[in-house]
Amino acid sequence: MSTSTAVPATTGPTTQRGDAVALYQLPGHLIRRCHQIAVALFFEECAAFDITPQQYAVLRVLAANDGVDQITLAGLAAFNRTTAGEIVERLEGAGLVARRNSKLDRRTKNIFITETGRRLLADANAAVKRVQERLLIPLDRDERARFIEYLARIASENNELSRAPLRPIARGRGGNRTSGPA
Amino acid sequence: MSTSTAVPATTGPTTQRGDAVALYQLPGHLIRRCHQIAVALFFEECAAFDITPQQYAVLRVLAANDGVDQITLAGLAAFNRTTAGEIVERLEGAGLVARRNSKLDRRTKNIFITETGRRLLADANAAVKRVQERLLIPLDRDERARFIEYLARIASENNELSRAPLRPIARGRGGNRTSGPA
DNA sequence: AACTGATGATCAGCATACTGAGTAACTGGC
DNA sequence: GCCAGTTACTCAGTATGCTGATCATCAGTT
Repeated sequence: MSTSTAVPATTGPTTQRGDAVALYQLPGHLIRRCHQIAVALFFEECAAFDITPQQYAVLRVLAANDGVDQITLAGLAAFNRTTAGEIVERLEGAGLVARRNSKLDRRTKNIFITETGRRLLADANAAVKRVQERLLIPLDRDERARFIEYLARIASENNELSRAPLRPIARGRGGNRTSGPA
Repeated sequence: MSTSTAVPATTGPTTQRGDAVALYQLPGHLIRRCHQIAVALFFEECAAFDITPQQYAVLRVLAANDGVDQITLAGLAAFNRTTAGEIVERLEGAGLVARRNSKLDRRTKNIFITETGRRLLADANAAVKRVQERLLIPLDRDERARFIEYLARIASENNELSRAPLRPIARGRGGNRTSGPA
């Protein structure tokens, strides 16, 4: 089967005839496939921790911003508000985060990472680092830096186009106004 | 209490203190955000067509490989087999594809793009082209070419790591062995 | 023909990722 | 102190994206 397997990486299995750009050259399609690979690598490297990439992101955000409400958490992790709520619910079920009603604003629920969550995060960080390294193996040192820079620029400058944009916390005037950890 | 979790405003959400690499610098996280942006742009540009990026990909694959079975289709679009079946089912409901039992192999169902599907594809191509252009606005001409090349290389060289790898059709010895279009 | 292993499709189940609507609670203006 | 607009969360509904199991069928062997 040496005939069909030698497909140039840039064209894919079926180069296009009539259309201008082949499906396999569209950045949208390529980003989707790279995302699939990144997720697959995450599950492979983090199998022992039984968490998803999104759950890991929530723990990372909470480790740096403990006690934020769900909407703020969604903004910090660039999640949809509903999705964030569901992920937090599963993390709560696993004992990795705790949810408490705020006393300052009874609409909000403040999310705190638990000791178990912090330990898992500390243990998983090395595995997650391996995910990134394996993902970028096809690129050399300079290309990796450029690739990450391009991704960051696209994500940053197009942030408001996203349906779940990144929303950093506006700090400097009274903190993050939570009811605080117990 | 403005706890010790308060991050200086100068660092914001993009830099880290203790850990080696910040969440916002991890390629896996950045790819996820770029994917969200690409999907959002797709829905914005293609609102009039009422299709999803994945459904568009299926139509593109069928336009070049009409009559393949679902597993082959999944491989050509880099979808999971179950996901591919669901997407095809919705496309069938919308009248954009047709599903017929193969006479050569009664296990398989061959998928064909309909005339409606071909027309929608032709109409949507310009909108999809705009999606790609808008996505890459933050990059200059040379950077765009490099970015796409990096994505293609990562997707290609890590293909087997994906849980839904790209599976080109092995051509040259008897075609794709379907029952053929009506 | 029967047996065995592989394959295509489907199903149950779980986890993201969204939209739009609804409810409860806060906030600013009066 | 009331009212209007806003906000936090939740729910229903839809669409991807997977795993593992099941069933029917096919292919190669005996």
